[in-house]
Amino acid sequence: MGTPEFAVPTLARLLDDRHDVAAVFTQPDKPAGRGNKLQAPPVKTLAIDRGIEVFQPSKIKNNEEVRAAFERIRADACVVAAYGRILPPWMLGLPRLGCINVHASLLPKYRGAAPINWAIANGERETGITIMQMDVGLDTGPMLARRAVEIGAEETAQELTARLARIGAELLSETLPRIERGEVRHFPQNDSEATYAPVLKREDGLIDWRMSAREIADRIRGFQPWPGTYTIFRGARLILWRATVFEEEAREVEPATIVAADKNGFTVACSGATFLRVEELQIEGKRRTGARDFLNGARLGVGDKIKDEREPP
RNA sequence: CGCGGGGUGGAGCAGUCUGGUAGCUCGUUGGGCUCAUAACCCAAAGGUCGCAGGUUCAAAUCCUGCCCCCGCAA
Repeated sequence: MGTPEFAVPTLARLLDDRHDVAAVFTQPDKPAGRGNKLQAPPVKTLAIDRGIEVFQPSKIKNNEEVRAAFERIRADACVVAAYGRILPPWMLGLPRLGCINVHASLLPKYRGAAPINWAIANGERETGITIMQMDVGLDTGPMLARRAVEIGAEETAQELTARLARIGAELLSETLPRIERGEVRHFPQNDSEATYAPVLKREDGLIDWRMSAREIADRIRGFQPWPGTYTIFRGARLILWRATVFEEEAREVEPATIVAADKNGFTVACSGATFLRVEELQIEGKRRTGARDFLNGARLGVGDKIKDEREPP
């Protein structure tokens, strides 16, 4: 069971390992993109490609058809990777080995829907993959295997997602046979250390220039490709795509003020005498461009602010 | 038929409402200044104004159709 790109390597690996994948559950096709065309989840595309039966129930909990189908499959195990749905208790207990989740964090930290994004946005230097036995809670079940990875200093969420997706597939591939042989110990999570990584909201991307340059830079990397990290400029969203913390002697400048500009980008003051060097950005409705090009077109320079004085709610 | 923005010299934009010989910042090239420079000064090159058709004495600008890019929503 899985839905987005993150789940694709896991499914692919299960198939490559010659596991008998009886069925794939994924979210229903949804209208997406310009023109609201129906779009199939990546996992579905792969499943169909490999000739596997696909289920896309819109509701699961009290759906007798789904339950009947699931029971008929009589799976040894149910592997879940970013399915995006809560599994009802009856489903968790049905497979002989239960439901096994590939989660993109070092549990109990970053339980929830957006562990990769929040790990980066919070400036973590390390995260990882946890294979866990699902229970009724949200990412609360006992851990079966974990693997830590370092977060690159300039790594974006989409890059880390791709990397963790491969590592998750790999770790599952190693762990699954051991689970089957009963060799795997269950490590309960220490709930007192748990943190949550809630689904991202659009507003999470809005820059508060009272944050430090470090915090803003981390968010820029963590909130890609969506919701992006943006400020409101001349009534439109101005998304910052690439920026680094700029080392400079401390001096307090009004936040969001441009303090320097050259051919490669410009430097903006953040709080606490910290400075953010912006290299690539995009104005709403426009193409993504270099920071310098933006200044040229917007007729901005040192001393100007890159945010509106009044931001709409 | 979900909503909206945009396609103008190499780049990012202005000009379009109120048709009348294409402009700004940057880049490029040449020259100058300087101990020196990615800094500064001077000059030059470079544009079928997305494509096609229409209206007009005249269209980047008005009308019609099409192509492409992007944001939102989901």
